[in-house]
Amino acid sequence: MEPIPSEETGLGPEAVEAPDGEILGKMIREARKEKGLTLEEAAKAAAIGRSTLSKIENNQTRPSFEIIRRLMQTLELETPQLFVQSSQSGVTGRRDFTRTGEGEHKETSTYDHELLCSELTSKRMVPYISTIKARDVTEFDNWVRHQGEEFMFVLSGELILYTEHYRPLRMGGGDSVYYDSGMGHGCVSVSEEDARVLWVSLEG
Amino acid sequence: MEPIPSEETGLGPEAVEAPDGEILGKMIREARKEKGLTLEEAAKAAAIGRSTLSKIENNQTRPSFEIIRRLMQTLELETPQLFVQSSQSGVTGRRDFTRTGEGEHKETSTYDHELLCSELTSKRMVPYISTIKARDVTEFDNWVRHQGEEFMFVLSGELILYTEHYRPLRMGGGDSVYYDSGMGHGCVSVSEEDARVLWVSLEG
DNA sequence: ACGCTGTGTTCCCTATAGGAAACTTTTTTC
DNA sequence: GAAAAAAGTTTCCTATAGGGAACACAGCGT
Repeated sequence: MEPIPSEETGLGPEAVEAPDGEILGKMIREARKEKGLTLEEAAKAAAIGRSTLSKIENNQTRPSFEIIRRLMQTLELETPQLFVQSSQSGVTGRRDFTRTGEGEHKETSTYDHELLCSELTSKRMVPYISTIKARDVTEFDNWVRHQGEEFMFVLSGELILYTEHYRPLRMGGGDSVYYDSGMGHGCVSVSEEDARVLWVSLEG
Repeated sequence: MEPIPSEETGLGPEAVEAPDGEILGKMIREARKEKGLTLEEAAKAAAIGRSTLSKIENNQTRPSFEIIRRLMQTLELETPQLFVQSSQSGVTGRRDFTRTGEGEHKETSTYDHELLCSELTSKRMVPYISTIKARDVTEFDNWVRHQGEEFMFVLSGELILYTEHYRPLRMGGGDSVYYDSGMGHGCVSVSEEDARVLWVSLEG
């Protein structure tokens, strides 16, 4: 079966698909070798046939989603890796530049967000600069939570980062923190002026 | 979370069958509705059959990895979502803080890298600050390449970013760029002093 | 040389994935 | 409310995925 009928042509923006095959098998074999497993062992652990695994690694078959899932668990392959490589990186061959202050703005009561890359819609990380308005702290309660990981770098100002299960953390320019954004988190500015923070967020 | 439903069966090699069967179809249908697509439209866009899609959504089939991949692209489903169980953020419930200048250092001829998070080893993004030593530009040739995506934010100084297939880009403090790091890239400082850059790199 | 063991590949067969088209259900339109 | 159109399902058939078992091919002792 050809993944793409040769004459489907142009509806979509582009014919994103295509050049997989090769890679998937190669990755799985590498991962298996990495863990020092034989076909037999890996296949058994993943509850699939030895021959099936062999064929997959040699790209002689188009395995089912289910099979691949089991393999990924056994081989502890990072899911996104598999996908991104066997399909392309979400931003293949592209780049998007944003001048200071020219990002797309979104405002909420506490924050002012400036998206640092609006063009590449299928990118995986989301970088933005937030201006955290100075305000008086009383009790911090409204956690933000979203499945994934987040990196935060203080550009200017002073602020306190609240992270569920952790002690509040006072941060100044140049300080940074990396955390599971599934934990409740949020921050307040404690300097005279607003604090400016660079965030990079990764879903999943 | 649970790769295998606790009751269902013993961990018998077989049987692992349809743990999340339910979910997969449901998720895909939801995603399609979300985008306001009909079976016909979605199927065509993903280059699969209308009936196939219907069966997948109703969990009447065990689709191939290939098919799922196409659907994910079309429906812009975040990969990890589909693998609810195995996904789990690499840094669950953790956080790591780094004071200005206290990151772990690595030096090369052109760069001086400061890792901004050395504790969380299984994190997915890698944040670091690089000091790019001022040097005279002649011809730029030694591309850096690594499968994945990268976000770069200029903290201070002036530099020129070279990106394969693109024109060189002059950047100053506060400017940022997001690109496929699989493309060759690299930069040189063009200011008097060294340039300081914050990088966040995502493998895959 | 000879088995012997452990690794990967190939062959063969059955169950089934995937697509085209027939069919059914829902929605729209007159 | 009936006809037409659109959305979704089921049927049917062919190509093939997946697993068991036979096969190939190393090493490695003896």
